[in-house]
Amino acid sequence: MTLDPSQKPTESELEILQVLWQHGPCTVRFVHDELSKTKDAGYTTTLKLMQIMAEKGMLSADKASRSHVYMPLLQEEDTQRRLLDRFLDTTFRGSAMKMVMQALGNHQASQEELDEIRDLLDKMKGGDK
Amino acid sequence: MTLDPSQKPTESELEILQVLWQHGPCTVRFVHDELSKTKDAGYTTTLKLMQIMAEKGMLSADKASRSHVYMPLLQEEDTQRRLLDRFLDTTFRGSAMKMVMQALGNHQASQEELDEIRDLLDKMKGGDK
DNA sequence: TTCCTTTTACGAAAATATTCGTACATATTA
DNA sequence: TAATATGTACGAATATTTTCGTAAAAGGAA
Repeated sequence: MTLDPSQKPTESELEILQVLWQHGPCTVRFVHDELSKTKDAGYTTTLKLMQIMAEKGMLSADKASRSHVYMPLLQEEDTQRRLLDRFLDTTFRGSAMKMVMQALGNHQASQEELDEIRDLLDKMKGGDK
Repeated sequence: MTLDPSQKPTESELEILQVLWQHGPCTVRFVHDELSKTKDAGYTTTLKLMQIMAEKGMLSADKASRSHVYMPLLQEEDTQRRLLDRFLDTTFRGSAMKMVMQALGNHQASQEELDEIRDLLDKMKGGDK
């Protein structure tokens, strides 16, 4: 109900948001089946979580048909950016570069992706520290 | 006591680890004073947390003098890497590149840092996707 | 020594997050 | 229609994390 854009989704809530971001508006059944691929919890657990999220204003619920259809109200990129900022602070004491280096070092990337990053780097033209 | 390297520190535990990583072995008093700069909680709260962390095997406690001196048993980089991997999965569905682009886009960097990243990029020579 | 301060020990309260049982309503189908 | 399957509502049990009150030990100062 209270649409607080600074609220931080919990781990479980984030899992649900990911399904919705990836697939668009979904029923509880669909979300639950998706989650079941990687973890196991009861159906009513997923239902309850999504109802709570709707109360919090993270999701909207279309109750027209018997199977309610939920839609994310939090934007994917916004949410990612907010979570990233917080993660950066708590885990890397705010050093984005240290994190980027770690991420690049630990994960294989395609040539296209590397080029894309280079482009971005060029556009950035290093500013103050 | 059980030294499980895959254990995930909680938010509060991570704050404490940051102080220890940054300053080396510390007393509870020191850690608490550091944390007090940005948040407020009672002294015994910090104490309790550090005792719990010692039980979990995250910290070692030197009880020689009256003020016990705590030392991190988790390595900073290891822990950061583990947390980063998890964060990447849960928040960016595993797309390191998407996260890197976001991080680069949102945070100013010095010329040296940008160059450093370019060097790393060159060494990587793009592999498979 | 006596009083005051600092510290640890310990248990439990409070806050937060997750899980599930049960009841009841609505569809589906045999 | 009767039986079964599927869905929501709701409250409460669990689990986890964070916070703190209180007591007792130890140290320092008057």
